[in-house]
Amino acid sequence: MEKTEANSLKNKARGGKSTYDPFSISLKWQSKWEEEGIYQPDLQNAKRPFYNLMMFPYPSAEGLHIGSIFTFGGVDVYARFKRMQGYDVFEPIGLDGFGIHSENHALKTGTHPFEHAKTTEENFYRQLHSTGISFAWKNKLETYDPGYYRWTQWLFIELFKAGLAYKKKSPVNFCPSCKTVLADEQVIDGKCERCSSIVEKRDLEQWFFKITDYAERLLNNIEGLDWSHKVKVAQKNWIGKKTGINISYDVEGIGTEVTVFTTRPDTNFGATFIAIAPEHPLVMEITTPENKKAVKAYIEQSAKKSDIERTAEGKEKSGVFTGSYAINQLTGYKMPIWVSDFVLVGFGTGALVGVPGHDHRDFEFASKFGLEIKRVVVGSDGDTSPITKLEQVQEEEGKMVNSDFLNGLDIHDATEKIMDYMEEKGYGERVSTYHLRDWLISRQRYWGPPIPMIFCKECHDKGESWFTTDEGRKHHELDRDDPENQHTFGWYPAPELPVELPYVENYKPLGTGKAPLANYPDFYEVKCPRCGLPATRETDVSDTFLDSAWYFLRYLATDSDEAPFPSSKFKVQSSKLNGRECFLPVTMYIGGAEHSVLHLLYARFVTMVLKDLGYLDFEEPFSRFYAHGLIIKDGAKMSKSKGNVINPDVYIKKYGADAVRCYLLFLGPFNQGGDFRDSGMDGMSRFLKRVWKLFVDSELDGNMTPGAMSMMNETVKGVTEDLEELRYNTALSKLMIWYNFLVKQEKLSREEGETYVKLLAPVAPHMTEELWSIFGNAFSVHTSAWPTFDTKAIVHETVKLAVQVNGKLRAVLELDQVSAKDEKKVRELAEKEPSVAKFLEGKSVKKFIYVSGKILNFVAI
RNA sequence: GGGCGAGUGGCGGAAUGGUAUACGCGAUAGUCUCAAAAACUAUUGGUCACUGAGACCUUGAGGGUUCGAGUCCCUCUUCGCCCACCA
Repeated sequence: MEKTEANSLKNKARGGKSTYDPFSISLKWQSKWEEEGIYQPDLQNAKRPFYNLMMFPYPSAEGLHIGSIFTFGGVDVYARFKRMQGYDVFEPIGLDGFGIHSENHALKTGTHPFEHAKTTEENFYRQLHSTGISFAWKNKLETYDPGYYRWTQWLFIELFKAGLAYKKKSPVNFCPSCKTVLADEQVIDGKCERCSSIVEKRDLEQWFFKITDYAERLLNNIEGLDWSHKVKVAQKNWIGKKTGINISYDVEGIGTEVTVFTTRPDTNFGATFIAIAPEHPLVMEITTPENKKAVKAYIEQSAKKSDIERTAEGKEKSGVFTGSYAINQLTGYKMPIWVSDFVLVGFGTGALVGVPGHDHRDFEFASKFGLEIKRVVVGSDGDTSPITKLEQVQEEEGKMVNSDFLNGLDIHDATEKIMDYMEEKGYGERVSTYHLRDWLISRQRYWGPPIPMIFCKECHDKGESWFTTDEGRKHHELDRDDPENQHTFGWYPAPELPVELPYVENYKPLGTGKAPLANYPDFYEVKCPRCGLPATRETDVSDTFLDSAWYFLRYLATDSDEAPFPSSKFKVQSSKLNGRECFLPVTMYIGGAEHSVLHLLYARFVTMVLKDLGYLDFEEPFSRFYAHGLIIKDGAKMSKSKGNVINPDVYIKKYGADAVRCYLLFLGPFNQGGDFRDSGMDGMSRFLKRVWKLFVDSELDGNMTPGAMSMMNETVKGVTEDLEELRYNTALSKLMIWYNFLVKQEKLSREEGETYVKLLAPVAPHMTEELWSIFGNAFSVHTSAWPTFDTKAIVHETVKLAVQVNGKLRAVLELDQVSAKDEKKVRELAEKEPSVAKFLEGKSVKKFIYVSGKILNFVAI
């Protein structure tokens, strides 16, 4: 207190106009911005729409941490920059409040999720306001608001009607701690991504979305997206397209065949066994009576194991013989069929053909169970001996041997040839297989939108469903006899939305495979919308990733309950939304790379579906996606368990939001983040104070020299280009360089002052707004026009030329512009330089290189 | 095991194939002060020389292309992230 007063007295004594008090400045302008609504674009009549979107966060009771300020700050700089460039920038914010994360927190603190949500919401928005981000506050949304999730449910029903949602019993990932099933994408290393418990396999009936129908399109579109490279690669890998061939082998004496998938049919002359997954539907059928007992025991045993156990240390193979053999058409070899849990039911056909000579896993399996190992490839090491050691297993390259008509061919040529041959003979057909699984959407939890479906036992038994109603038939023709379609029997969409999540006392997860709502008959007892007989509601809720898969559409229609989002398909009903679709698709999307696979893939899928249903006229939701970096502390991710979470409130209070924001962005490149340290914050705070002082004390009545003019144009150019590419750290350094120049000038011009403040405005919005007003300009700097630059004005009176001898710097010549263009003169001057002459002495110049205005090099021997 | 990315001062980092270490932090010295803080000024990659001018070395290691390489190519190495019994 005393200090501040003393400082301000001193400033006054020096004749300063006013002290820099970031705190009061921030409050003053934040309320003014909101009053004037300058960040609220006219959604309907925007001329140059620019949708600048950040991933909305899921709230936690602790509120924002410093990393959020970094992210939000970086996103906001871009929004402010684009706004000043004349775009109608729409930058909304909301809360991804539904989901296991929030529910677990509520459980832990013993607060009901309804109350928990209310308090975190208040805290979150209050904190966000203090950061001064240019949000369109009027368009905020929360995923747990019935006004929001009625449309999430609408979306579910649209997918159901399009035949893209189905309920099916299958082995699914189950987290014993969260007591719910999880999508494939939410299992990391065999563990739950939320709580790190080891995930179990359970056979449960669940709702799925047929995202695999879109695998090819999701993959093909990636190439054309303006996205961070690593995110594109991650998506490609996750979709995991592999081309190969499905080969069917007759099972001897059973009258059926077993189909395997392989990408290496070239090695098929060396195939000596078949392995099928324990969950494979054919297992019991092909098992001979004397082996049934052992096979059954093995299946039961592996069903109990989690994926992580199945793939655990040493990768010791296990398996059991079925007693049957499959005939290899190429060799006539009788391949024993084994059941083994290293074969995954979800990949390929759930069965593989073993070539132990040329696949590491097959080798391990064959050696363990004494199966034959044949060599059919010789690698570049020239080894032709029998394969007895793992090191001899040649997978990568080589030439074919012991393979009849393939002999001598390179393995890649052999692959093509044998595939042609097998297709011709009818042994198999080329196929593509994907790593991507259908999206498991059900969650046996409480805190989510109830899945809006009703099941009628009566209709089910009669083979009726929504698809056999008049309306249903129009939508999607289903073949009732196809066993694949029988899972839809008895199901109807809820006739009224929203299906509200009821407030219940006991919301704890049950762990029985049923959701908490299954204990509340008031909720689930309904009448069948078709036949009127007693029916039951679905009691599972949907995955929280469904909430976030379409939120960017909703921001544009938060003031409407007539339609989920603006679309020409809804135009008749809701006129006030008309035209708002011009903001779509999202112009710029910024978020964490950790969502590369989950959220971004789901959002793309949902958008494609909505396009196919005629609601949208584009199929990729995010034109540009930029992955920001992370702020870490002492080299480690910030987390509560490590106790290294930095609370931004303290710093904002001490230094002001502008300084905190600038400091974080100056730390390093925006796509890399950086390590948080206290010390640098002082430096940034100092810089802002210096800038403040420079302009507050200046009369701004000077005239600019050509040098000053050049400096200004150069800075405008540099900062403009840097901001365009989100290079905030270098943009700030360019502003510091210009400051260092300006502070040495006798007098500053008005243009210099205004230009400087404008360039700084996106990163330090409060301070620049105050300076703008002190300059006597009309509100607001943030809606003023971004400065332009003239490349021609960037001129330097003199040119510094580096003089090299044999590529080594020996002197620097400073010449005027005209002389520098004269190569002959430049060469003469350079040769006269003593330090150059010294190195040229006694040598002859073989070559002379002159890059105009930059460098000259004598090549002398 | 596979994929992606990155190694530059004491630290964070900057460099369209053309003067490496911009900008900031830190450090040292000075000005102001009774003193301190703040602020301001100067210096700050290394080694040798240091009376002076200077010389040599330096972007993880080693090769290559080039008049010229932090930047392009190859080999190796370390670290980070993502995915993994994927047939």
